[in-house]
Amino acid sequence: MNEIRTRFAPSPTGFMHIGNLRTALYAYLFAKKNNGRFILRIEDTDQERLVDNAVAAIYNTLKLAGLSHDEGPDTGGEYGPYVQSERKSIYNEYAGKLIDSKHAYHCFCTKERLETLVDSSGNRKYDKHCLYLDKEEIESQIAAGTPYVIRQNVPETGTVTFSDLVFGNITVENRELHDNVLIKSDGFPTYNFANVIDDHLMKISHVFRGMEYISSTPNYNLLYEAFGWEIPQYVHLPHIMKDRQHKLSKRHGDANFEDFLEKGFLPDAILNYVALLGWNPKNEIEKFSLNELIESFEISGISKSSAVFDEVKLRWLNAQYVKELSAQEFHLSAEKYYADIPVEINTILLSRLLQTRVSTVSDIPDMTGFISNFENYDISLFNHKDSKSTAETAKNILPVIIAELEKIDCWDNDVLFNACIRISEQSGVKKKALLWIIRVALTGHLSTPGGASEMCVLLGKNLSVKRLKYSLSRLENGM
RNA sequence: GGCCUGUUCGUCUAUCGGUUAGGACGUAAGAUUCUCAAUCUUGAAAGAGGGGUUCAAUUCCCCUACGGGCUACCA
Repeated sequence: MNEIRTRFAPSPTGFMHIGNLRTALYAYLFAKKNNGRFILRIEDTDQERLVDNAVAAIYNTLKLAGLSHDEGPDTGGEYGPYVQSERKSIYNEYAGKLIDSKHAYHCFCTKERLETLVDSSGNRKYDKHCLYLDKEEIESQIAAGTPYVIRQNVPETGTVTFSDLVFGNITVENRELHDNVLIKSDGFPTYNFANVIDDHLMKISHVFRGMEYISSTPNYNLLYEAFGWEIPQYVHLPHIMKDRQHKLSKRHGDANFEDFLEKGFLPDAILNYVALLGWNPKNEIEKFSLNELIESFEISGISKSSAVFDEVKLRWLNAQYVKELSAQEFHLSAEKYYADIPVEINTILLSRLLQTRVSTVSDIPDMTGFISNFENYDISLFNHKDSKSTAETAKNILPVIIAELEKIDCWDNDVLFNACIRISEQSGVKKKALLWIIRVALTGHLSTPGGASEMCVLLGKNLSVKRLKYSLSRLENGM
């Protein structure tokens, strides 16, 4: 069996889309699973759509995702160059061969003439007008400098059948196919030509790409046949959708890998989630490391239907990864959200409290708002059904709490918690209600990253007592 | 419009003719907890519709409906 070689062939037209990332992932997983090689090829043949830094974004994403390529523009390899714009002469050479064998031809038609070919439903199919030009005519046009393209000469009858590892056999009538442009008038090849040449020359065994290419695959097979080349295995992938109707797209925003990182998601979690969108591992495991994905990956697990991207589930998965971070790792990534936290707050402790409570680190500002934003909270928060707490009991018990806590010098969680229990027993106010009251009086928030005593420790004695007194005064004034 | 393709809980999916249609996220209820979260338990929740084939169809075939893709000198 020949070596397995897969490739990821993005065009540098912007940030790395999450669907592209998944295509890269599957190609990578398949190569690694089979001791093959994973190649990066940059498809920059559309000179008009190139975006600055897009190539850098591709490298960066691949690096962060841990998908390292064995061959590529930066790493080299024996089948380079790996950038299509540097392979122009190669494409022209092969286009020449196709012309010689009548599988392709020069076309001098103007845009205006092409537009006259539009049918009633708004489509147009090239009528092979230039296929019938005689040799002298072609040579004189070229000599005169008339712009031209090179088109594929598709047979007018018969059918093409190709086999796809995901979708099975697909057969199309040749007459449905178009005489695609192979070489544009600027001398660059189209994707429709370059991908065939490169995949063959780079000895790609399995072509992973989005299913939007299914329609044009018959054209590619015709090209492989014209050259007498072996046809690679095709693995067309279903799309990732924003919702049932819409593909996940740049227009909707947040569809880029880097955007998700910005939102606090961990690269491993994103990769794990995306791997499971459209592929199932034949077991019920949800969490996979990259190595585990390599172990489990099978093309037979890829589904045919498109999948809706569910950020809620991504958040859940991310939370699993966050919990597994070491305390130091979590603290390091949490720190950048601590800009507004006063220096007297122990952020190490804060991180410890936060780690099990956030799905992504970007949840932190919402959860720590009570630290710098306390006054004028809604005192109806003291009324809580489940804990049987009311503003009235709060007003009555708060003076006792303040007096007791002021006596404590060892400001430690266990000590404070025991003190709370004692107050509860002595006062007859239920433990749950008492803790609720303390926590609200301390934070002014419904939800906090810890219980009453933990909030005391976090805020420190001075601030805690100060806040309890402030809350009491508000209760006494009924506001 | 034509061609290609898809359709199981809200979402991601399992089932390769015979299952109480399974799991996960989310959701509901309960347990636990020092609030919230985490954790645990339990529940609700699905085969687009219609024809066939078959002793038996979610599963195979056909039609319809609905989605998606392609129909560029974009990829």
